[in-house]
Amino acid sequence: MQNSEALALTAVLLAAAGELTQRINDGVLARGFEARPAYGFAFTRLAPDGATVTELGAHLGVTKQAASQLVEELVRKGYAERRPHPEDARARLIVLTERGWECTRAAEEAAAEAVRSWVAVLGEGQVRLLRDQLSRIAPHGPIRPAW
Amino acid sequence: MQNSEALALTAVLLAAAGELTQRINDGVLARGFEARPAYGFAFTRLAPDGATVTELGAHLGVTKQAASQLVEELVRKGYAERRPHPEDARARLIVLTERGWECTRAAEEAAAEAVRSWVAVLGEGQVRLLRDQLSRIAPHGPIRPAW
DNA sequence: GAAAATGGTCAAGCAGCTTGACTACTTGAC
DNA sequence: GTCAAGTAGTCAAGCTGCTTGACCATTTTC
Repeated sequence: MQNSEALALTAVLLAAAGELTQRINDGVLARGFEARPAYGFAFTRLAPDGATVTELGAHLGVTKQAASQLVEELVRKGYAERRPHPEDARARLIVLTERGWECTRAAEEAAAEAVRSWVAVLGEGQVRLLRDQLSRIAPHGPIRPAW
Repeated sequence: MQNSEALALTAVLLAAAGELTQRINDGVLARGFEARPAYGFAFTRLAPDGATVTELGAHLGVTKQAASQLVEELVRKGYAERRPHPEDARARLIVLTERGWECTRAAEEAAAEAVRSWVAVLGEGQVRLLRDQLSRIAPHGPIRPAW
């Protein structure tokens, strides 16, 4: 594979990721939630059993201070709440509120809607293959903005 | 495809795009260029015959003011230069300098290097397929940060 | 128990974008 | 030709989301 092709791959990858992200965010906004893309990735970490601020920061690849600011924002908008941590009095467990869960479901719906247009072009099997291939090469590190 | 799978696709897509972008940037830095990811996407627009500030802004999906600041940065670092536009005295044609071309080639090499690790996992054919599939669904609009 | 490490927050600073205002030039109507 | 409207580019100020640095409360380590 030529060098220029590798750069082209990067470009389409970024373009696809960027478009998908934006369409999901638009869909979430259209469903009446005040959100930005980072929320979604925070939600996926908070969803199962909650997380501490530091854990959230690690998941998003930002400092704990930045994560703390994000949490403050989520709390202010009613998507999450701080609870005392059951095992560590220094820490707080950040969990989703009911509205936070609603917003998460809205994001999933919006994502499904956006992906549907890809299915229309490539077919379901190819999209599934795409996801499987990407999951094999995607890093397991933090989710970060692409630049 | 379930809603949650669609969100998972978005996550791996972003993770892959983000990692690739960062590895390319690291590779470019390692080759002795002072750069950030946005440069690469600016270069691809400037490369063939140059472009105006406004055109560059449209390509990157930012305002012409932001594009103007980026150009100022590229000029200051020696990657590009402003020339009078041959057909419009209001405009300036921004073209790459020799060092700008070198940086572009460095980015291509770094990209090829990063993609090579994917080829090692998926095989060349699958990576090529990946690129082809993505290019069919990637928007033809501006290249923007994923969030 | 004391020292070091860790979780969280406050505060200040910074990078990269935005909007608004302006000048220089071009385009189009008459 | 002339003049109004539109466009290219820049300057300036402001905003957002991150960073680094400092600090307190609590936990861990020895």
